[in-house]
This record gives sequence, C-alpha cells and structure tokens, in this order.
Amino acid sequence: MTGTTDNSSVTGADAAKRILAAAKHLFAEAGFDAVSMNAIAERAGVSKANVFHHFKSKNELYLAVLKAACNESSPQIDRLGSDQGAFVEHLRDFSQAHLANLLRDEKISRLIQRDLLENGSQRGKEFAEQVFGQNFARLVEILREGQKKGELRDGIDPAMLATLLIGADVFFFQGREVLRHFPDVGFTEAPDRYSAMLADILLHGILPKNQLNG
Amino acid sequence: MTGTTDNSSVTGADAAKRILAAAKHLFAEAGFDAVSMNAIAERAGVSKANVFHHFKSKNELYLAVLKAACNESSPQIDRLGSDQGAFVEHLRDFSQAHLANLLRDEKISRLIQRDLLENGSQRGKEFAEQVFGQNFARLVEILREGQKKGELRDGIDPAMLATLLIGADVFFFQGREVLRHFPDVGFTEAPDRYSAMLADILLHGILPKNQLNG
DNA sequence: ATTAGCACTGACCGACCGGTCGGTCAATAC
DNA sequence: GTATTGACCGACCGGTCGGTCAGTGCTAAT
Repeated sequence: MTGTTDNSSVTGADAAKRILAAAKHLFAEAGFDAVSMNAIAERAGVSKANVFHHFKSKNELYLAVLKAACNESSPQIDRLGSDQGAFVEHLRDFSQAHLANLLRDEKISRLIQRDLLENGSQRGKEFAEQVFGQNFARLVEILREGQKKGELRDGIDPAMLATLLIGADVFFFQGREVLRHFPDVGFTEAPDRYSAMLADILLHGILPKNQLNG
Repeated sequence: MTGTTDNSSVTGADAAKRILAAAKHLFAEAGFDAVSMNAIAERAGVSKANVFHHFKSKNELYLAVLKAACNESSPQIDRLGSDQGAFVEHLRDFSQAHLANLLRDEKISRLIQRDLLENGSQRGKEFAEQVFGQNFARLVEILREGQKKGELRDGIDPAMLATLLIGADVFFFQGREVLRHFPDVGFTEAPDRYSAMLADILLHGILPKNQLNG
C-alpha cells in the first residue's frame, strides 16, 4: 500500500508505451497512410483522444515509432572492426549479422525501407538519413581501414563495397517473398547460405580460375 | 468526313488513356493510398464517375497502371544472351542497361518497388511475381548457360548472382537520395561508374592479388 | 422519328478520416 | 477541506474517401 510512488500498473506511462507498441505494429504492417488513429487506439486499448493526448499528431507518433525502432537495433556493426586480422571472416560475419537483423526485426525493416522509398514527403527522411547514414559511414570507415592494412584490393571503393554489402541484404529481404516462388532460387529459406555465397562471390569473383588475369 | 469509324478525337477510348496516364503519374508519385480517385479524374480532365465507368474500382485501375507500366519496359534483357562469347562484357552491359532503366522510368520503378514491399495485401503481388519473375527467370537462365560454357565459375549459383546483380542496382536506386549526402560516396551521380565498379568486383573479387588462393 | 446503346456528368451516399471539445476521475499539494 | 493537475473518455467536428445513380447528350441503326 505504501509504494504508490512508482505505481504505473495499468495507467499512466503504461498507456503511452502500449500506444507506441500498437502503432509500431500497425505502421510496420501497413504503412503510414493505411493505419488510422482509431485502429491504433483500439489496439492499444485506449481512446483515440488519449492517443492525441500523448502524441500531438499522427506524424509525431510515426516519428516516435521510427525513432524507437531504430534505437533498439544496430549495436552490432562495430563488431566488424573489433580485432585485427581475419578481415575476411569479419566481412562474412557482418553480412550474416546484418541480414539476420533485417529478418529478425522484419516489421521494422519494412517500415524503414518503406520510408526510404518515399522521397516526396520528408516525413521521416532526415531521420532516416541520420540513423541509416550513421551505420553506413561506420561501415565505410571500417572497410577503408581494412584497405589501408592491405586486406582489401586497392582498386576497390570502400563506399561501393559497403553499398553492395547492404544492398545485397536489403534486396534479399525485399524480394524474399517473390523469390521464394522460383524453383531456381534455393536460398530464400537459408539466409546464412545466402550470406556465405555473397561473401564467396565478393572474395573470389565469379570468373573461373583460368581467366583470373583480367 | 467519311472516316468516322476511327473517330476518337476527344472522347471515347481517349478518355480511358488519359485516365490511365493520370493514374500512372499520380500513383507513381505518391503511392496507392495517397492518391484519390478525385485527383485522378481531375488530372485526366474527366469526372470521377467516368473513371469508375472505365475501371470498376480503384484497385482495378491500379493494376491496369502496373500492367501498362511493366509492359513498356523490359524488352532489353534478352540482349544479355544474344551472341556468343564476350560474356563478361555482356554482364557489364546488362548491369548498366538495367540500372539506366530503373533511373529512366524512375517513377514506375518506385511504384513497383513500393508494391513489392507491401506483403500484406495481394493488391499487385501475383502480378509482380509474374512480370518481375519472368525477367528474373530469363536472367538466371542466361547465366546458367554461360556457366555451362565455362564462362562462369562452377561454384557460383546463377540465381544468387542474378539476385546480386539486380539487388545492387535496386539498392542503388533506392538509397540514391540518402547516399547522395555522404561525402564517402562518389558515384551517386554516375550510375555508369557504379555499374563498372560492380562488374569489377564481381569479376575479380575484392581481395588483393597476393591473397587469391582462398 | 424513334429507339438503343454508350460515354459521360453532377449530385449524392455512407463510412471513415485526423483532430478537437467539454467533461470525468483519481492522485497529489497545500 | 479545496485547488490543481494530468490521464482519460465519449461525442463530435469539417472534410475526404471510394463508390453509386439517375439522367444528359451524342451516334447510329431501325
């Protein structure tokens, strides 16, 4: 009875969290336009007016979702540049970890990618630049350092390689549903194998051994 | 005065075309939800009711737009498997042509990609599978033939390579706006250079010469 | 001249949108 | 006690949505 100070059992800040969670789920599933504040309120178990009490507008709620979603990921890029040597394996590990990340937080990944695709409205753009760019810049930096140490060919543009690494994963993620239906594609259910094949191609190229002098 | 049979100067089938064009423009620019039938009708210069006269529903109009958009592209993939030999250059050319395609029909590319990302509704999914898959399967087939002729390493999965080829371009397209703002990235304005670097990496790998025995 | 058929329109519908309003209620401050 | 506060709600706002419908004008066959 005495500990009423931190009492937030059913009400209070709990509602805001539930609203945020509901919004995150719905936005990720259907996008900004297709989700109504009514639906969010209903899913959160609160009134629509209460949603507006906690968040000034639908836009602000969306940004809050985006921010919260990104903060709970992306703490594992740094592993790529951890210890010396074994740069090759680090690359493979990074690709695997990155792809696993995309797949684990599937909804959020889709949410962010959807936002990236929308260039018309700045709804969350500068934010996407900020967060995505932060990770991207870190990756480029690590690659450049690896190149200085001679673990990467000199002709390679680190930014290009970073783009390729991330792009391959993102496209795998995006096209997975469609790719799954092609008999030619045998890796949609095995992202690790995909990452391994990607690393193999990046490391050794696609040419046969007897054509290596390009 | 006599040729009244093919008279479609202002009315008739002309309206349907104008509606389709208006819808294509607006959908590509803002997506399905953000475009109203009112806006489409207004841009097409007809009444909203007339839009429903030519297209049963917003969904049907959207599908028609998607179908028309895809039919006017993608006739140049076949060039990749045209003549014998020079497989390497064919690959580079394909990558360039494909990326140029994405950029030229920027709006439509975004439209299709947006649809790909939406997995919840089947709005245009089976269609995306059909068209996109058609091109993809063709690319895989060409790669497989190249592999049989010994122009591609045996360990390479053709479907994987196809995914990587397309994915690299798609991600370049998607992330271009964001990538442009990073000083590290110097190829956002030069897609040809991007394609060339991509081909270089694919052909020769990223390792220095003295580490080629992997 | 009448009829049939078609492209086309303005007026209209119910549903839902994002957002606001007045007001209730429980907890805290004094 | 009373005043204040902030979470919370039902009802409601103006506006827009996708879609419908009765009717108009035009063409062409009868």
